[in-house]
Formats: sequence, structure tokens, C-alpha cells
Amino acid sequence: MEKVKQIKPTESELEILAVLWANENATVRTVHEELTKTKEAGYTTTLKLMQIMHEKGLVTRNTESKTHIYTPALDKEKTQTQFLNKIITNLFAGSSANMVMQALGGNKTSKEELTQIEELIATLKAKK
Amino acid sequence: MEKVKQIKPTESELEILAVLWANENATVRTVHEELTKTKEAGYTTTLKLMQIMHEKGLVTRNTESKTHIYTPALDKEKTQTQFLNKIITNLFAGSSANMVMQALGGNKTSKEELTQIEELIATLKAKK
DNA sequence: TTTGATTTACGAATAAAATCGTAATATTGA
DNA sequence: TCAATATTACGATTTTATTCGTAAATCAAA
Repeated sequence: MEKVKQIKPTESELEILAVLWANENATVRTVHEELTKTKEAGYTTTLKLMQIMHEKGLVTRNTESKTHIYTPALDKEKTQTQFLNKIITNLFAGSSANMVMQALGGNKTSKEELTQIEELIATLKAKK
Repeated sequence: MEKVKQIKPTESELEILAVLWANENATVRTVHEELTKTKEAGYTTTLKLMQIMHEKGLVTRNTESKTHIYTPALDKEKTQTQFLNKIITNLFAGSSANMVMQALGGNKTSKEELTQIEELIATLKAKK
């Protein structure tokens, strides 16, 4: 059995990745500004986190100019799937259907989105 | 603004809660046995975790007999929702529909489950 | 009753994550 | 040029999470 090294961003790292994904790439300043919209954090704290992420290979960076530009090194979809699977396993007894129903039950999904999901389901069923 | 103290189980605590939810309540021994089906862990490690969870109020326990019986103190659905929301926010730009589609896309949901979800959606749409 | 097994309590060690102060370096614009 | 500002590097500290050894208490069976 191959020992696959799991790349597992922490909570904070995930928040930073989210900003990077949303913007393609970004400076520490930009990320920090974005983060502080929703939580307290010192600038050097964000900086340090991003430096650590660089060491871990979670991001790459361009250091040509003084102000470094960070780019996410993880595939967004892969990361989404990884975390979803974790939750499904730990909290939904392994059933993605369970999870989906709970998510939709919250009633904060618009009619349009619901229709979109219906269409996806129709497509999926057609393939079975 | 009220400062709401977030009860946030860690990864390990979540695994333990999952066992407690599945069994209604359980002894350390039972939980430990269940955990070691999927991961390495010493007995006293599990014990200690559950003691800490008790201090934090994540579980209650009956100490009448020597062997204590632990009961989950968190509502399963609430906890599920909390973690899902976190993921939706951090990883799916706040869109639960995004998340649902990604989850279903994996193609590991059975035709029957898909039908179930369709029915739920129909009900939800009817209410809008 | 004694021995062996099980369980709890406790505390310490380790590991991992997050925070932040300070200094050095670069940049810009007055 | 020079002062003010922004950025990075670095290291130390703090906080949180995890792991586990050891001893005391309880229990059950021989």
C-alpha cells in the first residue's frame, strides 16, 4: 500500500485559499484585507500563514517585485471533494444523499438553483 | 452584539460524537473499539479525549457505576449544519447549490437516492 | 481473600496551529 | 536625497490538540 501524503489545509489556510481561488492570485495585503472583513487578524499573522503555506507547497509565489504574488497550488475541486468526503464520512454516516438533503432542507436555496439541481439529477439518472 | 460562544468539536471529537450519535450513548470501551476499526489509538487517549469533551460540555456522563456512560450533548443536526455551512462558506463561495452539485457529481449516489432528492426538491419548490 | 483485569484520574510530554513583535529591506514621493 | 510607508523575514510565544504513562480505585472470579 502506497503511503499517500495527505495535503490537508487547516481552517485558516482554507480561508486563505478561498481568497486566492476567488481572485486567481493575490498579495498578502489583498488576502489580509479580505480576511479582516469577517475576522480579526494582524497583518503579520496573515503574512506568516501564507509563508508557511508556501513552505508546505499549498501556494506558489512570484517574488520578482518586492510585493510577492501568491497563487494557489491546490486544485479547488479536489480540495472541495476532499473536505466534503470527510464531512460525509464523519457526520453523515457516509451517505452523500443524507448530506445533500440536509443542505437543501435549510431552505436557503433559490427556486432557480433547485431547478438546476433537478436538471443535474435528471442527467445523472439517464446515465445509470 | 452578543458574543455567542461557538461550540466547535475538533476532528477527533467529531469522530467520537459520531459513535455516540450512532449508539445513543456508549462507554469509553465501546467508543474506543469503534474508533480503532479505522485508526490507531491508545485506550487512554480515547479516555482522555472523552474526559476533555465532558469538561467542554460536548458530552454528559453517568458515573453511577464504575464504568461511565457517555451521552452526546450536541444536537446532531445542528452540528451537521454548522460544519456544512462552514464548508459552503469557505469552499463553495456560499452557495449550497454549488456544493450539492459537486457532491452529486461524484456519481456515487444511487438512482434511488437521486429520486429521493428529487422528491425533496419538489416539496421545497411547492413551498416557494 | 487475593490476584488479575478493567477503568478512571491525573499530569506531563509532544505536536501542531496561530499570533505577533521587531528588524531589515525596498519603494515612493516630497 | 531623505523621510515616511509598506513589505518581508525571522523567531519567539501562546494556545490548542493529541498522545500516553502511571497510579489508584473498583470489580469479578478463583
